[in-house]
Amino acid sequence: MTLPDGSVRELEPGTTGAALAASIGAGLARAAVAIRVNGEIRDLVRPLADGDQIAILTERDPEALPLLRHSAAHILATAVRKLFPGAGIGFGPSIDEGFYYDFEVPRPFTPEDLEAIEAEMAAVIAADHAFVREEVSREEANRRFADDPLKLERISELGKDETITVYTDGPFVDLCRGPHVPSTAKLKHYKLLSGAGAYWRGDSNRQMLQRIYGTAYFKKDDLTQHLFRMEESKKRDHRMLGKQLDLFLFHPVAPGAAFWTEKGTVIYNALNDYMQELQRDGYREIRTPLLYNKALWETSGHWGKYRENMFLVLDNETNEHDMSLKPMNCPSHHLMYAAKKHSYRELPIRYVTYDVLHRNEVSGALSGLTRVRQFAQDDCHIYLMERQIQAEVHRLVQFISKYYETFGLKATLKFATRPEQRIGSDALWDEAERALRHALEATGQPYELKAGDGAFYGPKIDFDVEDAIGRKWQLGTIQLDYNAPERFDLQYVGDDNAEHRPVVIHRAVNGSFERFIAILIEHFAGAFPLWLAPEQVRVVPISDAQHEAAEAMTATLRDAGIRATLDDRNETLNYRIRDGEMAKVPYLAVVGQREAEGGTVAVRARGEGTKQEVIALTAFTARLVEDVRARKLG
RNA sequence: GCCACUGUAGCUCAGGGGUAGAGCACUCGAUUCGUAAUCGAGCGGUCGUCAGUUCAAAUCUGACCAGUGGCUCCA
Repeated sequence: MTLPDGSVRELEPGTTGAALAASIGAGLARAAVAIRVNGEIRDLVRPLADGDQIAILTERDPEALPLLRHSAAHILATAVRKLFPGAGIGFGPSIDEGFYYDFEVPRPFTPEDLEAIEAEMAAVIAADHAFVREEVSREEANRRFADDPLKLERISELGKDETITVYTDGPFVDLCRGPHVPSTAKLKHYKLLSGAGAYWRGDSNRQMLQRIYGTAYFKKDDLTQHLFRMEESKKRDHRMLGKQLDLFLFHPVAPGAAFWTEKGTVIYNALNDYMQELQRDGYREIRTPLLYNKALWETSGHWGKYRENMFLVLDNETNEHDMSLKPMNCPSHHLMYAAKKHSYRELPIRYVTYDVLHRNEVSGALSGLTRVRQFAQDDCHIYLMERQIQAEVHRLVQFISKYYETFGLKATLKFATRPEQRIGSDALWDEAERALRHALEATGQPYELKAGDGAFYGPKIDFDVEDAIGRKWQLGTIQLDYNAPERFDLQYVGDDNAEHRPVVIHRAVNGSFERFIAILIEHFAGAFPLWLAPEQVRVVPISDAQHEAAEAMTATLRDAGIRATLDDRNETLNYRIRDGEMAKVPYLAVVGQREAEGGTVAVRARGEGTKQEVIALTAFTARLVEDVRARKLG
C-alpha cells in the first residue's frame, strides 16, 4: 500500500485502516477519523486491499468535519429515539454550518426538549458506541426498517446495483451511506441550535417532519467561535438596527417593500452617488418604463417561465392582466439597444439603470431588506463584440473589487462554467469560458472554479464577500449571455459592412441596494463610516451660553457639505453625549465656553470615549470634507 | 404557498374572562451642566383585523393580515 509521502507499506491482507494507523503510531491511531482509499473516503474499520493508495484522515483534514457532523446527526437520532420512542426518522445529513436530522413526531420539539436531547446525546457519547457498518441485502434492509416508512421509501428508490449499508451505534440503526467517525466518543463539541418544521423531501404536499439543527466541531474554540458569530449576528441584525437607527420601516400595507426614512435615504443616495461616480467613465445611465405589455415578456421568455414571480396589472380596456411591472431591466435595455443601428465603433455600449423592480416572492420568503418584493439593482448590460470580452471583464473585475474594498469587504471570485441545462453550441461555450477565464487570470486575483454552476445562457463570475464577522454573502455577478442577443435580434454593423450579433454581459455589483444596505448595516454594526453616516457630526453646546456659537458652527459645517445637527436640548451634557454615542454618530463636537471663544470644537470620535481632541473648527471641517471625499473607512 | 411560533403605547416588554401596566421616547416645568441616562409632572393604547363563545373577551375559539424561524447542501 502507498502512503501520501510515497512510502510503501506491506501489510497482512485484510488489515483495516485503524490497524494501519496503529502500526504507524499510537498518536495517529488516536487522531485518526477516517481513511481515504484511492480517493474515496471510508470508515477506518474497513479492510484494505493490495495496491491501495492510502491517506489517513485526522481532524485536521477539511474532509473530516462533515463526517463528524454526520455522525453527530446519528447521535442526535440515537438520543431522540431514546426519549421519544417510536419517532420516525427521515434524513440526517451534515450541512455547511453543522447538521440536522428530521423526525416524524406528533408535536414540534420545544426548547426544553432540545435541552433534554442534548443531555441524552452526552450519554450516548459517554457510552462510546462504535459506528458499525454492515452491507445488507434489500430484503434484510426492508426487514430492519419495517417500522420506518420513510427509510423504506428511500430503500425502494435505491438502484439494483447499489450496495445498501446500515450503520449501528449502540441501540440505533440507520440506513446510511456513511462513512462515519469510529465511535460516538469522537464527538466532543456540539450544540443543538433550533427546531423547525421541514417537509419530507422538501415537498409541501408531503408530511411535515420536525427538524433539529445542530452544529459540531473537533475543536472547542471553533464551536465557541461559531456560537459567538451567531450571537454577534443577532446583535447586528439589520432589522433591529434599522429600527433603532431609524433607517427604514416596513408596513403591512406594502409587504416586502421598504419605506426609507430620511436617514436611510442618505445612505441609499450615497451608494447611488458613488456608483454613478465610478461609472462616469463609459457608462450610459438610462431610464426605462416600469410597466410593460406582455409582448415584451413573451420576447424575453419571462412570460412563460417567470410569470408567477411577476406582478400582473389589469388593463382596463382589454380587461386582461396583460401588463406587468418589470422584474428586471434586461429586456428594456435590449429594446433600447435594438431601437438604433449600431456600428462596431460604438461598442461596448454600457447601459445602467437604477429603476425600481418588482418580483412577487412567495409571502413566506420575505425577510427584512434581504428578501423583498420591491428593490433597485445597479443593473448594467454591456453590448460588445466577442473579441472585446476579455478587456471588458478585466475592467469589470477591477471596478467591482475596488467598490467592495471601499467598504472593507473582502471579495472572493468564483468562476462558474457551463451547466447541464444550457443553450448555445459547445464552441460558443468554449469561447465564452476561455475569454472569461483569461480575463480573470489577467487580473491576478485568485478564484475558485465552480464547474457546472453557470447561468443557462452563459458562464459567469460571482463575487462572494466576507463581512466583518466572517460571514459570506454572494453579491456581484458578471454573466456572459449569448441567448438574449438572439431573442431580441440584436445587431451591429462590423468593419466588413455586414450585420453581426453582439454579446451581452449582465453585471450587478450591489445585487440590490436593499440587500446591500442590509449587509452594510450588519457589517458595520450600524456604525457607518463618515461618508455613509446619515448624521456625520452632532454639535453639542455645554450650556445655553454657547447656543449661538454652536448654531453658527453647525451652519459652517453644513455649508461645507457636512451633515451636521445641533443638539441644544434642555438635557445634561452627559445625557446628550450618551444619546449621540447610541445614535452612532461618527463625531460629537462639544462646544463649551473655551471653544466658543476660540473658534474650536472638542471632538469626541465615536467609540473612542473621552479621548477628545480640541481642534479649530476650520481644520476639523477641512478634515471631514477630505475624509468624505476619500470615502475613508474608519 | 405550506408548517410552527409571535402580534399589548412611537420603541423594548410585563400582564391576563370582570373597564389596561413599566422603562425609554415625547410634551411641560425646574435645573445650565466639561464628555455614556438630573428631578418632577403630563400626554399617549378599540391589546394586529374581523367574526364566534360568554352576563362579560385584550385574555378562550376560528378566519384573515403581518412578522419571525424553517420547508432535500438527498440514505
